[in-house]
Amino acid sequence: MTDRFDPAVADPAWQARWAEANSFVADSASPKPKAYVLEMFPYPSGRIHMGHVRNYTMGDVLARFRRMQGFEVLHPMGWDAFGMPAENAAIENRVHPGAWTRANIAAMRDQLKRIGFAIDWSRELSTCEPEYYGHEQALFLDLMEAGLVFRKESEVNWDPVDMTVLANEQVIDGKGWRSGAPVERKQLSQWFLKITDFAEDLRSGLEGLEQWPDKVRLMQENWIGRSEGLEFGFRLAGTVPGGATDIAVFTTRSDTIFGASFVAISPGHRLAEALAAEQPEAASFIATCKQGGTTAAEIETAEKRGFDTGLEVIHPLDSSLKLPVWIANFVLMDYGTGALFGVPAHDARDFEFATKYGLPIRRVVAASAEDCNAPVVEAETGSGIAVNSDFLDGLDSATAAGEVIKRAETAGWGRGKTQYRLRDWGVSRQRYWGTPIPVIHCAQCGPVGVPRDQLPVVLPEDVEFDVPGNPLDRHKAWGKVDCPKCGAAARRETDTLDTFVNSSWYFIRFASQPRDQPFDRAEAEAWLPVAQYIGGVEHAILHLLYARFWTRALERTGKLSIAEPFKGLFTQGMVTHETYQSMDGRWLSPDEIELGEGGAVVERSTGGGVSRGRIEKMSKSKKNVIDPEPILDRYGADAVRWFMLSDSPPERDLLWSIGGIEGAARFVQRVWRLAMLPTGAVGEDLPLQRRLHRTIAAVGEAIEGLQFNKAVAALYELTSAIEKAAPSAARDEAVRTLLLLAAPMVPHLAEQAWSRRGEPGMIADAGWPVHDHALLVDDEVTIAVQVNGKLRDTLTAPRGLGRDEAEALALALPKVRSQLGEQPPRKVIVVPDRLVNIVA
RNA sequence: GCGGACGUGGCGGAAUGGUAGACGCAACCGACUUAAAAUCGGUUUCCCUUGCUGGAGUGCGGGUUCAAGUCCCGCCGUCCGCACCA
Repeated sequence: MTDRFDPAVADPAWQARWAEANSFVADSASPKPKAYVLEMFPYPSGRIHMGHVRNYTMGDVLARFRRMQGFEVLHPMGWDAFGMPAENAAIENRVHPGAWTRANIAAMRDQLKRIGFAIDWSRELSTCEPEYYGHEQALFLDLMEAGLVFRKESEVNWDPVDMTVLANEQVIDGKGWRSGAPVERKQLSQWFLKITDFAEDLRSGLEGLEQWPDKVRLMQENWIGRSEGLEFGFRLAGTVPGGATDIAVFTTRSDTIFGASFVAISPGHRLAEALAAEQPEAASFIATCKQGGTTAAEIETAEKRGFDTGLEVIHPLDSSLKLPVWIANFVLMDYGTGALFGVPAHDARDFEFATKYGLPIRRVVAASAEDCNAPVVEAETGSGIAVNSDFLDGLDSATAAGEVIKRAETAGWGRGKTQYRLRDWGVSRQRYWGTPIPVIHCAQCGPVGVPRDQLPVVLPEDVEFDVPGNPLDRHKAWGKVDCPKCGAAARRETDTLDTFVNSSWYFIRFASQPRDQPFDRAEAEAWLPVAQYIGGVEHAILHLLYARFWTRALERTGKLSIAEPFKGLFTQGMVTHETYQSMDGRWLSPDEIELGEGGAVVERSTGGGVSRGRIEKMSKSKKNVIDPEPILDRYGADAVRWFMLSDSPPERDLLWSIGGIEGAARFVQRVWRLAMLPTGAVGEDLPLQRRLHRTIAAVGEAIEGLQFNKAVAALYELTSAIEKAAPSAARDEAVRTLLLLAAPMVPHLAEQAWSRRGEPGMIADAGWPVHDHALLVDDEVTIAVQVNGKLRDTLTAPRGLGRDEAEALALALPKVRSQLGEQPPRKVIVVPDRLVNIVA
């Protein structure tokens, strides 16, 4: 019987050995250079999926590689354990969210352990435990004291049946995703974090993040959305309701100021509200504006509508010019000043609006001065030459814009301003399963922070989910407290924090977890920033921006001083699978289909025809999910890990296939057979040694660049070369080194083989092999010979052959001679050791 | 609408401007075997009946260069992000 590697035995055995030896426990006091490798921690949904496996395998390879290179590695794991699914489960299954979450964590921890990740489990944390969120409450109070927390009325999507706030993604066709009830807009007083204080710093800091994907940096830059322009007030003609004297506007196109033909204010603007109080028509117009949905599709198709207030403003550069003031549904309240001046000729929205309501359309930008009277048939939004614009005429758009700002500042009616698209971060959630906001509301003193010696504010366990809404609101005892300031009867804040707050600092808590404070500054700074962070691109904006903000906020509070939390970022692709649908349109899982006669796919139970759909991300709705657990049972951890790293570049999607996993399992056995070859032969094998050292260099470089698919290919090549080699001392050495190179990817196999070969210690503790430069190159090279750039032949020559010799050898080749005929070559290009190109 | 990425065999994908298709999957042929599994060897970009003095070939059309998958210009297609941001 042939000796085979048996993962069912080896995997648990080595996992136990690593745990006993505390192999992956990170020592903060170690004198070794430190490397913090982190993957985005999972939400404990109940089961590990292939996306997790791929994500954590990549991080694990890097962590093990760094360890072998001599780094002290921090590679932790935890649970992003607050969130709505737990509450939904509570509602549906009558289980407590905590019980549900903790059971899920236990199951998923076991699953992760089966894959053999080199994780420091001693630092495991779960955001739903008071030991974590209590410290988060302390940090929240720090931010409050630093002036980074404020309370504001804001409009939310309100589900009147479930009595809860919905995120935009939970509003489908204007209805609550769960209740199906039409969503209302409601004003709620909510807690906000002042992320806009850091808008410029968050933007300019992106430039230093050289180890981040350009795509993510760009996405964040666009999200922050910096624009330069002019802010000024239009003076109102006459008296107006509310007593306002002017309307502030912001524009990035101050060069078009002479093209203004109306001023539009948002339905939420103070002046609009003041008007509504006096004019029923204005009030009803504003009410209809608020009805529409907030989804992207609805906004795009929404018709521009306006209401003429009858008010007028005076143009700042021409007092004889009066512009009508409209309330318009397309003006956003929370960008700029909530008001704008409309230039129909040079803005698509203003054009649509002006066309509809018969407002003047005046050209003030043209391709040249002669085109000043060309008709405007559609909005011309590009830049050009200012026309019909008094003192601006003839200037290019950029110069004209600057000139207007200069005059405004000199005359004192406006100023240059930098505007950001970024909004402050609303962190209030009307949910139970989250971090309680540590605030007490007192009728006398207003909102007061919970005294620190009363932290953590622990979530009450005795809550009911049988009625919609936030159970904290209904919990009588929990909400009743005395005001810490004046002692009067007061009530607790019942909103909880957005779960993105939990994930904004967990990487700091991993680095340092004292009992009495969120983290120890010196210890945290010893590990941070995270050297390599790995996760899905879906977090490119929110999570990564919030964490960058939180780091800066901590610096503001004096608790921590690091510039950026994540030095290197890598966004990995998804795991995909083919989809299948029966003829009547039911999605079928891969288990429900089989290959019928003639290679057609049929449904196993009925024999009915099946259409193969697109390759898509694994999802329950499409039923194209492959559960990792049975795959692990069948093939073992190493085959799964190897397949996750093979084939596709890690930033791209990986197509799951049964052939792929079988190929990976085959490779594991191939390496095992090599490792079991008899050793002790003598003799050199220079070509194999060269191959070996080239592979050492290639694999190291590939892992360093997170190009795992290339590392895999290089190891395949080395494996084939060793299989073909005759016994020799060099072959023994090559096998030994192969195990070291493969160890980060297939650690159980590597340990088992290492031990069977009588090597001392564990391979997890071995050093990474070093390549010998002298062995990276061959003595002989193959030189390509081209005629007119087309390959005609090759020649083998000693390395370092001179240009003249190479040219002579190439010209002597029969194929070259026949190509050239009698003509002498016009020119010969020689690239030493690579190529000769003869130009005829 | 704005911004970005990508397009190479049957499939996933390799290729510092210098021999396109490494490596894997799949398929086919063969060896071993009573047989199967496992394993090993070989073939596989396309076209011409065949080719180690055949031709074409990296989405399409141009260009730069001795030389282009790679650089530049213009199209086409696919995917992703943002989206009434003044």
